[in-house]
Parts: sequence; structure tokens; C-alpha cells
Amino acid sequence: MPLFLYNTMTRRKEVFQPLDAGHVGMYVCGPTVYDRAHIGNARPVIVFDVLYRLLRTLYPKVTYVRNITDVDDKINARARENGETIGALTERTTLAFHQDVAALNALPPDVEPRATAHITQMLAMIEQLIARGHAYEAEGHVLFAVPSMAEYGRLSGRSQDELIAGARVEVAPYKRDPADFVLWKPSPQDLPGWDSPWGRGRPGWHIECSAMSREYLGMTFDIHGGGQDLVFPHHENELAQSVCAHGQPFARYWLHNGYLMVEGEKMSKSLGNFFTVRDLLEQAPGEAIRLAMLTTHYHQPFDWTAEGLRQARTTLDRLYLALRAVATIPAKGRQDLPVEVLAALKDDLNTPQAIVHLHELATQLNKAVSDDDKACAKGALLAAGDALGLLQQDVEAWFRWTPEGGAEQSDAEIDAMVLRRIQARQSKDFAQADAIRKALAEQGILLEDGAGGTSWRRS
RNA sequence: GGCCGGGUGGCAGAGUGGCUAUGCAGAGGACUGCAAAUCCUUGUACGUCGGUUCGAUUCCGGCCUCGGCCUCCA
Repeated sequence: MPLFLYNTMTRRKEVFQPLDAGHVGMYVCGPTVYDRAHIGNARPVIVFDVLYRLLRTLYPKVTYVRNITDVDDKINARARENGETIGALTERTTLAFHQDVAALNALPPDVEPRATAHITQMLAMIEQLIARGHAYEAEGHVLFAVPSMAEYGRLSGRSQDELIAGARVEVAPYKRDPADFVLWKPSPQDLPGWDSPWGRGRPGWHIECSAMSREYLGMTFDIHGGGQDLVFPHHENELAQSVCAHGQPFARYWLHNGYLMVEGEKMSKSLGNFFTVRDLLEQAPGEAIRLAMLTTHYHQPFDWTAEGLRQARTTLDRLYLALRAVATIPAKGRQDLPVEVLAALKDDLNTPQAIVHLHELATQLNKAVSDDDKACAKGALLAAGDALGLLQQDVEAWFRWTPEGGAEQSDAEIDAMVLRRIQARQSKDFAQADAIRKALAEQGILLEDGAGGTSWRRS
């Protein structure tokens, strides 16, 4: 079975055929580093991480590029508010972003280019667009001439007439056409700026992705991803710039993850349902956040709920309990991704279906009798988990996780109480044993007496 | 107004032109000093009205409804 991906450009699920089967290229729009990542930012990070993992199992080499936007008006505004330099803000925020995505088990991309390190490439591209008659200078700005591209609007499915009719923002007087957008704009001395043929200025939003994808993946490459909200205008404009500058096709498959909502409502600061990844990591392990996000197909809107997060934790408890029961048995076939899981992922990244198979594999593991069966089932479950970026941490670490600020009782204290209870049980002092169980249960600690002894976990 | 994507059992969430996932929650049973876990069994579905069809939750159309986008929010 081939890999199928839903291509926004054709609005269809298509067979993925890379330009070069020996080397797949993928570009995903990364964060603008002016604030901590919120859960909406986390979704594409997780979704495209799963795709990256899948591509790496299917192709010998994958280059995954995810940019850092470190020049932007929001950054300028925030730095001024905070009274810190732009460099300090972007560096601090980039570091925080790296910590957050690592906590979500997302692999680092192969290349993580920063916009400010690619101004030269942006300027070259803008000059090329002017030379080819697709851009023009006006009052220190350089604008992309939308009417110069007949196909403009195809990705987002809108005609140029609609765009003009729908324009709800006052059109700048220097624009030849209301739909024209900025490639380069003048920048005063107190804001970041670079010398250019049109004076000191800074880039528009879209040009950086065109320049950086060109730099690391070439003019035509396989996959371009991001959130659905980027389809218009960002990706439409990126596409226009690249195609018009190069005279070559741009991304061949466009993938977009659906929107994120919170408890059925749009996430917004005014509704008070705005969470950063950091906020959530204080309440739950990153792995649970990751699983919660993967229970909905990436193309659907995702509703973030407290209940969903709780269920994700319960699911991981179940899976890790199955692994804990075979802790002493070495896994077999750890590298062989079970075919059902592979098939689910190849069907346009059907992670809910893959999770179903995770459950089935856990059931198989629970039911396995012989050590050999257990070893194989364990290997299959771990391999399946790996494809989703799950189940890779130490089993005991999962069960001992505590929220930020620590637990009321340390692991050592709990271990000591468990030991005392074991002694009480051995001497048939069940009243004492039950008292210890009850005391621990009040702290949210569950004891489980199994064939291999007593284990505990935080609930 | 234009465009796009949804409406599945108590909840979450896949999927399929007929054999009706999976998990959580619920019920019953096995096991267990107790408990948990585990295993087995089990109930409740496909917004609405039409159409196509031998047969539709699945295809087509209308309607209702929810969400989103329409120039810099992933």
C-alpha cells in the first residue's frame, strides 16, 4: 500500500510520490518567536512530527525544515512592551519553544533556519520578482503584483475578484491592486532593518519561507505543511512568490492540520481559554498532551478538553501497565513496525486508527502466555508507539510523574511505605496492610499487588 | 455575502453501499486476603427531509445546525 496524503491544492487524497525516492523534502511553517507556544502551535508540531517519523521509515533520507520567524511586527511590539531587546526576546522565546516541543516528544527538524539569517536570499528573490515583472517598488515598499499571476488563488480556492470584493481593510494608496502584498517595507532606525536597493527596510511576512525553502530544499520540493489558517494568505502568497521568481513549480503536496478549539469554543485570550504548552506541561506529562492531539485525525478540527487530556492519560496508563507487566522480558522485533499501524499511518496519517491498533497490541501483550509471545508482543507495541512518538520513556518514570512543584510524598517515602506493607502482608497483618494502602490512596497513589510483587503509581 | 470543513451510541473518535471499529464511562462474570490491574460477556449510533439502489449511516440534492477563513492568529 502506498502513502496517501490529502493535498490541499487538489482537495483530494493522493498517492505520495516524491520527486526523488532517495531523498524527501518537507517544509513546515514554524513559530514567530514573540511569546510561548500555545496549544494551537503544538498541533502542527506534533502532526508533522508523526509525518516526519513515517517518512523516515519509508525513505532513506528526509530533510525536514521548520523555520523560526524572528523578524515580525509582533516581535517588535512585544519587545517594546517588555523593555527588552528584540534579540533577547527572540532568543529567549526560541529556547522556550525548543523546551516545549521536546517535552511533546517532537524530534528536532533537520534544519531550523531563522529569517534574519536569510535576508540576502530574500533580497535576491525580491529582485528577481521585480526583474520578471511580478513586483514593483512604491514609496519605499516593494509589492507583489497579484494580477501578474494568473493562477493566484488556486491553493486557497478563491478568485481574484472575490479577494477584491472581500477586502475589508483599507487599501494602501501605493498599491496598484488591492490584493497586492508587501515583500519589503521601509524600516525606521529604531526597528530592525537591513540595507536594500530600496533603502533601509525589513521583509514582509511571506518572503522568508519562500527564500528559506529554496535555500534548503530547492525550487521544487515535496511537502509543505502548516496550520489550516495559513492557507490564506500566507501559503497562497508564498506559492505566488516562489513560482513567479523561479518559473518552476513550488511544493508538490500541501498539507494542513485543522483548527484547534478549546472546550468547543475558539481559543482566545478574551474567553480565558488560552493555554500555553507550558501551562499544560505543569498539569500533565507531555506524552499525554501528544496522545490527546493524535486521537483526532489531523485534518479535522480538534477540540482540546480537560476530559480529553484525562482520557489520554488513562490510555497511556493502560499501555504502560501492559509494558510494566513484562518489564523483565526483553522486547523482540523492536524495529519492525506492525503492518496495521503502518497501513493506518499511510492512509493520510490516520492516527486514531493507529491508536486503535496500539490498544489491540496491548491486549495481545496482556493475553500473551509464553515468554516468547510476550517478547514479540512487547516489541510490536514499542515499535508501534515509536511511530507515534509514544511509549518511549521508562515505564516507572511514567507512573511516577508528578505535577510541577512536586508531589506530597517522595518516591523514597512511598517505597518505604510499600515495603512496610509487604512485611505486614507477609505476617498476615491485613489491617495494617490495608491502612497503608488507604493512606497512600489518599495521596493519589495506587498500589497493585501482582505476581511479581507490589508496584505503585500516581493517579 | 463568498468560500471551506463538520454533524456517528453517555463521552471521545475512526470507518464502511449489506457482515455495525476502538477506548473511556455503565452492567454481568472470572481472578484476588482486600484493592487494583487483567481477561471474558454485554447494552445504547450514524442531524433532518427527499432521491438513487434489491439494500444507505455510507452516494446525490434540499433543509437545519456547528465551526472556521475572507490580507500578516499554527
